[in-house]
Amino acid sequence: MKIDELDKRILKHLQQDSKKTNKEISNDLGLSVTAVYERIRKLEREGIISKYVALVEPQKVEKCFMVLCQIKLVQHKKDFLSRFEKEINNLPEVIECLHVSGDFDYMLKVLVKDMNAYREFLVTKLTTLDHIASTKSIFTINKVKQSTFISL
Amino acid sequence: MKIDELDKRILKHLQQDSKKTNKEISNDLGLSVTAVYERIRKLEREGIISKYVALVEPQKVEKCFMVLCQIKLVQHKKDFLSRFEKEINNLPEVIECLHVSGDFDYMLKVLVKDMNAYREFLVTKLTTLDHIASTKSIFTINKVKQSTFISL
DNA sequence: ACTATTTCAGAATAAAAATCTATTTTTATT
DNA sequence: AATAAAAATAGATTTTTATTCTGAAATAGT
Repeated sequence: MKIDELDKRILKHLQQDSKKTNKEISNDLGLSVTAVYERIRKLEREGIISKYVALVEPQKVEKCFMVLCQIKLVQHKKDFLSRFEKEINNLPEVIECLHVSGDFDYMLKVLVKDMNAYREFLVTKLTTLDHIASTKSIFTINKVKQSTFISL
Repeated sequence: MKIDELDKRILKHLQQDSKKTNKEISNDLGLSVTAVYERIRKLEREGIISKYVALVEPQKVEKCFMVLCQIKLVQHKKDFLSRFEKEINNLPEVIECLHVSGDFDYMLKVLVKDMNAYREFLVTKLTTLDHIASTKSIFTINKVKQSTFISL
């Protein structure tokens, strides 16, 4: 799908604040509310907008201990990888999991309450998974920037 | 603020889909729409819900090349750090920046179109920043899991 | 240039959010 | 345990927003 400048401006608005009304957006774009409405519907239909979510402040809900965890697997057969990936998807503490190039196989982002909770997570959940050769934890000192915004 | 089970269930709903109506949520919780409405307002006022956003599908907008970039600074004086952090915040390609423990100082998540765009970003933007001692790029082979959902 | 298709505007309708009032429930205090 | 105060809830009402509908304008393809 072709995405024009107006679509980009709509996406900019909605990525910043999805509660913005069609009227507000239409004012900014100089279009009618219907035009804006139809464009948004289209962006949704095409899957360009994948979903709308509320973002929760980690500090306010006792989940401000963020750890990056580098994981090596013992083997790299497809079967091993997909088994591992499936299990990772069942761990709510794991906010993100990337299969990456380099010295290790996976980079996990883990979000828990504190160091104790992380130790508990490591011991009772992560390291009980099969085929893990090693893990290395990198602790977040400060969150400098975190965004869901894709610049278009 | 005390956050009870009902609040958690509301947050679960809205973290998954912020377009859910108060009526839908009230049906699930067995509360009135007003009760749900007031609780959501409170969660917003308290900053527990920080914002509502539309999530854009990277593949659909040509931003599916994700790179993790490990950065070491030459010095670690407060002045150097805050200068660096300020400049990072002005780079739209940088979705995330964490100050971390370990072998390097910062971990960046960079989102661009492809390898060429990344090289361009490295050469013209990132490495032109002052005080950078070294960078190491880790390329994402596959996004196994990516979520904004905090399990409560 | 003509037709088909898409995009848009404005009005009308439907749906949801926001407000208001009265009640109920909870919490704190004695 | 009894009472007062505060907070939370329900139902009705109002306001706002989303959605639908119709026709006009712009755009693309032949």
